[in-house]
This record gives sequence, C-alpha cells and structure tokens, in this order.
Amino acid sequence: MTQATRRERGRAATDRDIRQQARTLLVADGPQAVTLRAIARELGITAPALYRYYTSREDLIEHLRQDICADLGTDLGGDLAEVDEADHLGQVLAVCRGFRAWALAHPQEFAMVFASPAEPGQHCPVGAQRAGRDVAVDSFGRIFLTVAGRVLANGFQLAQADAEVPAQLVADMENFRDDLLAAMAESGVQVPPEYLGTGTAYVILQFWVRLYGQVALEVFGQFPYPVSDCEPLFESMLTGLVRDAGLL
Amino acid sequence: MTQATRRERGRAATDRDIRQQARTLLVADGPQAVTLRAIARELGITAPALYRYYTSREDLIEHLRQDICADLGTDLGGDLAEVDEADHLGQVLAVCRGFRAWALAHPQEFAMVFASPAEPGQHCPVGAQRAGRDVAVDSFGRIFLTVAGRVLANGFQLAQADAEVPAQLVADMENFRDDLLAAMAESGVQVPPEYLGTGTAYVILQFWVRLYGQVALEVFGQFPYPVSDCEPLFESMLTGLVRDAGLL
DNA sequence: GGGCTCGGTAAACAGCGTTTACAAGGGAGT
DNA sequence: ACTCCCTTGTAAACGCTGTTTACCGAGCCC
Repeated sequence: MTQATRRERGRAATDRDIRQQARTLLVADGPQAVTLRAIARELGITAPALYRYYTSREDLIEHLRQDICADLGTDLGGDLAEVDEADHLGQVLAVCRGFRAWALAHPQEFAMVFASPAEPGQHCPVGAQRAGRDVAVDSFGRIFLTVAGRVLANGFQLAQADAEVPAQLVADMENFRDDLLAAMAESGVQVPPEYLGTGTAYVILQFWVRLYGQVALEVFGQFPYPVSDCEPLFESMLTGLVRDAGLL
Repeated sequence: MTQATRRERGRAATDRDIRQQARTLLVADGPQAVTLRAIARELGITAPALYRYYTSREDLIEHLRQDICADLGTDLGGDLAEVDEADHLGQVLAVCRGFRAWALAHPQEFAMVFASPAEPGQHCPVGAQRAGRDVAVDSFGRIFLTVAGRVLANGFQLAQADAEVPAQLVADMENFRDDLLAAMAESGVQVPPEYLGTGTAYVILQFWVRLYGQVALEVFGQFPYPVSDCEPLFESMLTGLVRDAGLL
C-alpha cells in the first residue's frame, strides 16, 4: 500500500500540518497573521525548518491559494451532489449559492484567491490552465464548467445567438469555447460542439461577471447603501441571472 | 490669506508629503512596501516622527484610502467634464469608462479600496455616509450618484417597474432610494421623487454589480480564459449594461 | 558499517511597528 | 525681551518578522 519510505511519509505529514496550520491562522487572525514563525511555533519546530518545504513565505502562500481552491472545489462538489442529477437548473443554483456561502464563510480566503492583483500570464483559478501537470488549482473552475457542461449537454438552449458577439470578441470567445469543451471532456461530460457557440460562451462569461460582482460586493461590504439582509438581494440577483441566461 | 500660523502650515505640508510619499511607494512596490520607516526615510525624518501625525500604520493606511477615493472622484469629475452636459448617456459611459481606466491604472489602490474585507458597519466608499462631517470618502460615490441624478432628473425612464422588486427587498430599496435622493440633493441636482422608485434603485444597484464585477475581474485577472484584449470585452459589457438599464 | 542525504536547530542579520525618554525650537504671555 | 509650554523631531530600545548560514543527528542506500 504505502510504498513510500518512512521519511517520505513523515515529510508529507508535516507538510500537511504546515498548510493546515497556516489555514487556521489565516481564518483566525487574517492574512498578516500567517507568519512562518507563528506556524512553526504552533507545530513545535523552528521557522527555518519551513524552508525545507517552501522556498519562501510567498511560496507557501501560493500553495495555500491552491489548497483553498481545491477546498472550494470539493465544497461545491458536495453542494452539487445534494441535487437531483436531472435537475439542471437546480444544479446551477446550487453551485451559485454554494459559491456565495463559501465566500461569506471564508472572506479571507476569498480575498486571497479572487481579489489579489494578478501578475500577467496567470488567469487561474477558474481557468483550466495546463501549467504543472494537473494542478489542484482548477478544481474549482472544473466544478463550474462541469455544471455548465451538464446543462449544455442536455440541450438547454442559452439565450442570445452567436450573432450578438461583437466581431472583436469572436476570437477570444472561440478560445474560451474550446477551453470549455476541453474542460468538459476532461470531466467526462459529452457536449456536442454545436450546442456551444461563441454566443453561448459569451453568456456564460456574463453569468460569471454578475455572480462574481454580487459575491465580491457582499464580501467586501461595498454595496452603496446599508443592506439589512444580503440573502434576498442575492436570491433576487440569481433569479434575474438564470432568467437572462435563458435557463428559466 | 493664510491665517494659519507657521507651525500649522508646516505641519500640513509634511502631512501632505507623508501621504504623497505613501502613495508613491504604494504604486511603485505594492501595499507591503508602504512602511513607516520607508516613508520617513524618503522624507528625511525618522519613523517615530510619523506618530505625531497618525496613531499607527493602520491609521495612515485608512487616511490613504480616503485620499485614493478623493482622487478617483476628481478623476471621474474630469472625465465627466469633457462630455456635453446634455448628453446623459455619454455621461454614464464616461463615468463607467473612467472607473475602469482608473482601476487598471491603479490596481493597488483599487484593491485597497474596493477589495478589502470590510468590517461591519462600514459600507463606504460608494455610500454617502455621514460619519465625520463631510469626509472626502464619498466623493467618488457622489460622482456616480450625481450622474445618476442628472439622468433621472431629465426624465429618463429606467427599465423595470416597481413591481419587479421582491417584497423582502422593498424596505432596503426605499432606504437606498432615500440615500440616492439625499446625495443628489446635496449635489444640487433636482430630481422629482416620482422618477426614483424602488425599481429604479434596484436597476441602479444591478448596474453597479455588473460594472464592479467586470472591472474587478479584469484588474484581478480572474477571467476564466486568457483574454487577449479586455477593452472590447468591457465595451461589449457596457453596451449590454446601458441597454438592460433602459438607457439606450 | 561508511557515507550521504534529509530534516531539524541555533545564531545571526536586516528590517519592521511601536514605545519611551529626551532635546530643540516656535508661540504666546508678561 | 524673557519665560514657559507645547509641538515636533530624534535616539535608543523591545519584540516581532523573513531569511541565510553553519552545524548536527538520524534515516537510508550500498
């Protein structure tokens, strides 16, 4: 079973401990509290020992980001599993609600993954990037795309035809559509290419813009007035969203 | 003219220098580079001297946030001034494009102001909060609301009637509408209350959600595929936005 | 068993926010 | 003009941080 030698198992174990402890500090006291010394202290080791696992604090943070994405992915997978397989609209709603719930429950993680100024050449975590083998990063995006794929595979016709896509965007949308098809195929969802035109890709993109905007505004408290209860606001937005996407 | 004593003038001058230097460091090397010691070093003083002006680093950062909001407000004011006073659609477009341009040109500031996990009870900077006299914080929000006010004052009928607002949201929307009316009145824009129903407030809110989502996604590089050129994507979204808002 | 690699430590360096005690100088009252 | 205070700055120190270096011991392979 465990072909790994004792040292390898021990190393993997402490590595998990490091990341888990970093997560604990993050949720408890914010990003500035996840310091190498604090992590080491809680683990009963010294700070330089962490350099046997990560080249720098920033490197650890980066791996943390990926862990967070993976957790969000499994979280949404759980939400999705509770919905009837044939209820495609329900699946979409479940993923959207799950995304919001996760973001509100983990604001620090949300900010770290979805609201950090990006360096060029890095458009994760939603995208299915092919950087280092099959990184866990895209597990979140894969959930989204899998749901979209299921919806499309069953012949749902999303709103807006291909003609609506501006000429300057067609190339990008074809690119996006191919990414979608590839990700869906990887997830085992067979979707006929003729169901996924550039117009459909554009609708999915707009869907993401509105969902992300709503959730980010709520997490960051940037609504232009004091919202007494954000939930009905979100539900109202979600209703409009699926309506405008042609899912209702 | 300058009724202030020499000491007061000197203090105000160094205060400006501190903030300006902090801004310089922020745009040059990111938020983690704006340290008290670095600021003091550039100003030729020592770090503890800064405590004569701000009670802590976090206090300075908070004032920096307000400066940033104020700058964004004047920026947008400039964009707005270049548009014909009677061209209300053009004014809306100018403010939206100006907001995006500013966010792309100042990603660090954008993240600091619009994407920091908010403590409860703080829904600035868009809101017209009445905290400490007339803080510069809401100068950005005021620009937005002024434009909205001008559009409404001239009888533009936004899409969607009041009946569309879910019952649970009506109270909040009345609240928002009152905030809007108050802000517009403060900006000298007369808008008949019957032009601004809760449905209209809801449309404005959705407008903000989509604009914010699009800009934040672009700044943070969180689009689900590699976008070759974001500008046509933004313009396409903007077109759909004004169409859905009933401005076209 | 010898040697080598790997995971850990201790010590040190530079930089950080912050506090304390102290010096110099402008402003106002007499 | 002298005095006194309050303001603004400094120097030194504390404890924290990330990171590097040199070293040590136990696991592993030959």
